[in-house]
Amino acid sequence: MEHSARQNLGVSVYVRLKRDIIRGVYPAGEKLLMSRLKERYDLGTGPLREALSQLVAEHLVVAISQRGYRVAPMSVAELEDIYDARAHLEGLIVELAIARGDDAWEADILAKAHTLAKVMDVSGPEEMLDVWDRRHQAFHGAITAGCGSRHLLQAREGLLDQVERYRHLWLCETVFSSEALEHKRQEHAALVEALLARDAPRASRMILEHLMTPVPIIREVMKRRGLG
Amino acid sequence: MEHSARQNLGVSVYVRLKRDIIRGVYPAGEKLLMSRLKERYDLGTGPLREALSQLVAEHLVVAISQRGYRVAPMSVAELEDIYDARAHLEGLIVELAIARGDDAWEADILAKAHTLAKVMDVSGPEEMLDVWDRRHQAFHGAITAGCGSRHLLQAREGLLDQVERYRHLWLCETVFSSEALEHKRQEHAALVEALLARDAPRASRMILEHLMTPVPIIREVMKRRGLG
DNA sequence: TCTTCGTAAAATATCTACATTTTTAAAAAA
DNA sequence: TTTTTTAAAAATGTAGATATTTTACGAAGA
Repeated sequence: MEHSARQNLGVSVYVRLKRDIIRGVYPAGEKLLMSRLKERYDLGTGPLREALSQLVAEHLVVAISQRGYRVAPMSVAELEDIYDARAHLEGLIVELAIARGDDAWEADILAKAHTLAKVMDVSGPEEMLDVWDRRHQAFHGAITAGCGSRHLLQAREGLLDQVERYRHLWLCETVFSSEALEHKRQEHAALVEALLARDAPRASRMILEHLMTPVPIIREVMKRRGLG
Repeated sequence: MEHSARQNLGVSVYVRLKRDIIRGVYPAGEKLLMSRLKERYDLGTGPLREALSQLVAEHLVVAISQRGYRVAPMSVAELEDIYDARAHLEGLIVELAIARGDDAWEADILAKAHTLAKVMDVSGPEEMLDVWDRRHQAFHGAITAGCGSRHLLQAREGLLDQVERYRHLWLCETVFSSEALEHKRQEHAALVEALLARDAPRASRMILEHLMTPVPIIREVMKRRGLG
C-alpha cells in the first residue's frame, strides 16, 4: 500500500496556513485577504474557506461575517491567561498520570528524559534548538500520556496550539545560553525524580513553575515589538 | 442599531447541523451525504463544507479524504473518558475559582442556585426539564466563571460540546422523579456551602462526584440501544 | 478651512453551478 | 465463488455571478 492517500486541498492548506500563522508570517490581527491567499497557496476560495473555518474553531483565526478573516489578535493579557491555563491543566494531568501511570509510562519518561539531556550542539545553534524543542515536546508528551484520558490530552493539544504562537516568539528570540540549558536540565531531572517517587503535589507544583518561566521573557519581547 | 448583521450561510448551517447532531437527528457514525444535506438545509456545498470543517475541529464530525464526512462515532469507552475528563477539568476550575473568586462571584452563585432550586413543574414535564437544564447550566457556569481564565473556560466549553451528545441521551431517557430532583437539590446546596466556605478540596471532590453520577445511567441507555 | 454627509466606483466576500476526479455499486466474466 | 469491467453516485475544486463592504471623491454645511 504505497498509494499515499490523496489529501484534499482544504486539509493541506490548513496545515500550511496554521504553520504560517504560528511562525508569524501573518502578524496578529492582520487581515487575511482571499485574493492574497489564493495567490500564495495557488488554489480557489473553496478549500481556503474550509481551512479558515477549522482555524476559526481553533481560535487562531477570527471570522467577521461579510468581512472575511483575520489572524486572531495577540496581547500580553492573553499571553498570561493562556500560559496560566496551560500550566494548570498540565498540572492536573500530571497528578492523574502519577495516580494512573504504569511501568511502561515510567520507562518512557526515563527514555525521553535521557535523549533530551543528551542534546548536543553539533551542527549550529539553529539545528540544536530545533532538536532540543522536539525532544522537549516528546518529554512532556510522555509525562502527560500517563493520565490515560484521550479527552484531557485533546484539551491539552488545543491549548498547545494556541500557546504555540507565543512560544515561537520565545524560541526565536532566545539564544540559549548553556547555563539556561543546564538549568532546564536540572529542572527536568528533579521533575523526573518527583514523578517516579509518585509525589503528586510536588510534581504538580514543579510543572506549574516550569511551564510559567517563559512568560516574563515573552512579555518583554512583546513589549519591545509593540504587541502589548 | 437593529441591523441584525447578516450571518453567512456557513455559520448558520453550522449552528443547525451541530444542534441536529447533538440531538441525534443523525445517529453516531452515520454518513453525512452532501446531496442529503444540500436538500435538508437548502444550500450549496460551499457553506456546508465550511460548517463541516468546523465540526471536524470540534470532533463532532470526522472527515475521510475523498469519502466525505461522518458523524463522529460514540462508544461506552468514550462516554467514560469524556465524563472523566470533564469532571476533572471542572474540579480544577472550581479549585481555582475558590482561590480567585470575589464577592460578585459568590453573589452570582447564590442567585443562580436560588433560581435553580425554585424550578417548579408548572407547564408539563417537557417544559420543566428544559427550564431546569438551562438553569442548571447557568449554575455551573456561574461557579466556573470564578476561575477567571478565558482559556480554561474555553477548554471546558470544548468538552461540554462533546459531552452534550451523551448528556442528551440522559435528558431524553430520564423522567425526573421528584426524589431524584430533591437529591440534586441537596447536592447543590452542599456544594454552595463548600464553595462559600472556600473549602477547595471538599468542593472539588463534590463536583467530581456530582458530574459523574449520570454515567452509569447513560451506559445503560447505550447498552439497551446497542451503542456499546 | 475643516468636517460631515452622500454617492459612485472599486475591492472584497460569499455562494451556486458545473466540470473533474474518485469512490462505490452492480453486472459480467473467469 | 472470485475477479474484472462498467456504470452510477459522490466528493472535490474552480470559475463566475451576486451581494456586501470599503474607499474615493466631491458637495453642503459649520
